[in-house]
Amino acid sequence: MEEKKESLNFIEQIIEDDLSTGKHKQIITRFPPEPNGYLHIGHAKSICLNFGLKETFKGKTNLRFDDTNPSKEETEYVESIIEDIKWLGFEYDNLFYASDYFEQLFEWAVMLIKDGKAYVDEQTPEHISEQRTNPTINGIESPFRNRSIEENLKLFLEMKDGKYADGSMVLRAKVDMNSPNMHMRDPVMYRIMKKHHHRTGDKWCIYPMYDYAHGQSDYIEGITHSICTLEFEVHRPLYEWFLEQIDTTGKRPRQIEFARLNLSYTVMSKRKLLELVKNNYVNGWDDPRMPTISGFRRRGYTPDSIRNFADRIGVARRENMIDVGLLEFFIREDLNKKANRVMAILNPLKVIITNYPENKTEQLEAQNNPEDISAGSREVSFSREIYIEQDDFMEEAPNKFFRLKPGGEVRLRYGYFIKCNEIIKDNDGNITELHCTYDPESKGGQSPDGRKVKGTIHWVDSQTCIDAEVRLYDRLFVKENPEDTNENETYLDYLNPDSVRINTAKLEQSLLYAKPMERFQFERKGYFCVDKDSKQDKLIFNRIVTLKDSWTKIAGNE
RNA sequence: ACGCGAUUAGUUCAGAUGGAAGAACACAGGACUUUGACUCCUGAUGUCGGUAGUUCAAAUCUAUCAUCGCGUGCCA
Repeated sequence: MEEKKESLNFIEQIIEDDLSTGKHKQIITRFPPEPNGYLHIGHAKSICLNFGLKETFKGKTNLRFDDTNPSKEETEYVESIIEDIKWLGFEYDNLFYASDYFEQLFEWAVMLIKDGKAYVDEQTPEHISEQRTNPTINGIESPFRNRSIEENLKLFLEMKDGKYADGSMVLRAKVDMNSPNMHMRDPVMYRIMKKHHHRTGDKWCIYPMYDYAHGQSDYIEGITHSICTLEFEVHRPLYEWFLEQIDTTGKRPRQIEFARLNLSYTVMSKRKLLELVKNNYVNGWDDPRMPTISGFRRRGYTPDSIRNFADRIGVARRENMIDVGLLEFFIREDLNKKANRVMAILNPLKVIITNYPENKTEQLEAQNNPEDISAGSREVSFSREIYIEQDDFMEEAPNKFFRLKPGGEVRLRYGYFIKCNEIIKDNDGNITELHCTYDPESKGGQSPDGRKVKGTIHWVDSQTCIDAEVRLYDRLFVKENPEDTNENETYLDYLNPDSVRINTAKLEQSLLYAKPMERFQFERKGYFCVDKDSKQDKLIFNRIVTLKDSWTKIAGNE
């Protein structure tokens, strides 16, 4: 029984107080995406927060689609959002749509009119905006603000019945035209929009605005803590105003704001993400370079790594920019325990072992995962011709380079010691082949004479290895904060021209049956995931992340 | 300009009722190693945004200033 008493974040603190004072017996949170795009890692933070609260306080969490604007919403997005939440490993207690409440919302709007707290305004959007003026001075009341309840009622019903054109009038709440908070200057509650809705079809031609719909929806569902991001902070007084109009019990949901996630070297706004997809800067929402949940999934990230990440970055009200390196830390940590090791050569260099018999092949035992003995072992074949990594040979090597060099000896992982004797080059001076000799006594990687060989490199047998496409991904942007632009530039100017490199790699034979979404560690190279489009006759691997590499640092310092 | 909010190590966050500044990642050094990975040791870094005040005692309370963010859609 591990009782690790971590300190509570400010939201957990609030909830614990509410529970201990008896304000609530059980909490209910909600995750309320608008189905107008794919979920990204910022949403993952919110999901982990809301569903995490449910788990730690034994409450409930609803998934509610905030589908009050039919001009932007599609069922495709609804499905992807559900899939992403499930993939992260969370289960919602109820699936709701704001559109489920259109009838109730309408009735409450009628009630507000009858109370003299809402009116139909026939002015243009421009006019309404002008009258709101600015926060430093009082606003100007609409000429329609004080028309009779009967007239408002009649007009609103006619709006609902489709008698008026889009944009010709709106229903406004009568709040306070002099408030320093612009959201309180008679906000729009309903607009006319003759659009087909993905769920209600053509039943409605008036649709509620976020500010009106959101709090009331929370109320209907009995949400206790309505958690949203900081930019809604200034909406809170209005959220409460609308609730006051319908609630007599005093048991109202409470809106709490936290700082959204910003990740370095990427963008997070739906608009920009959509633009990247629409203009083919990436190959779809699930492109492995995208910060979407589906992108991370395809890239090979595990749900655990993302959840651990979300837990670690915490929840606060401070603006933040999280280093993408932290996410990489969590995926390495997770896969180090889970991923089987295999050998693969990303940039092949042929090596001929001149003293090894021509037609001989032998099987060497290789461990699948040193971190997990139960993963067992496998056999890898070895013969006279093998491939090694081009990087693992240097003709003129610095002192600290302990891989293969002329006259030097190196260990082939699970295999023999080999020594390089001859370098074969083409007419342009490029190295095409190495001739080496092996020490037959060193099978398995140890020599009976006990001599030390510092370097161990990976390799594959040229007889049995298989070719595969390997996609080497790098960050999508070259700038830490691509949204921080200079004059005449946009975030697109910071796209990394080298964010993916495609290699034909040589893989050990055991990978022939690798299935889509299976993850491996290519020893000394990184973690890789079989792409969802991979086939047995055309294998495709995505690089999830490289291994930590202290060699490039050492080399860089020389 | 006005309103609201934020400010603790390089970064993200902890620091109830005021009582000797903490964690993780990153970084540096070392041990181990058939992955220059992993693991394990060790280490450095903070005028707790500034100033003034209350107090025996302030990161914590008060005032004030500064800086940054958000808000003036019939988007969410």
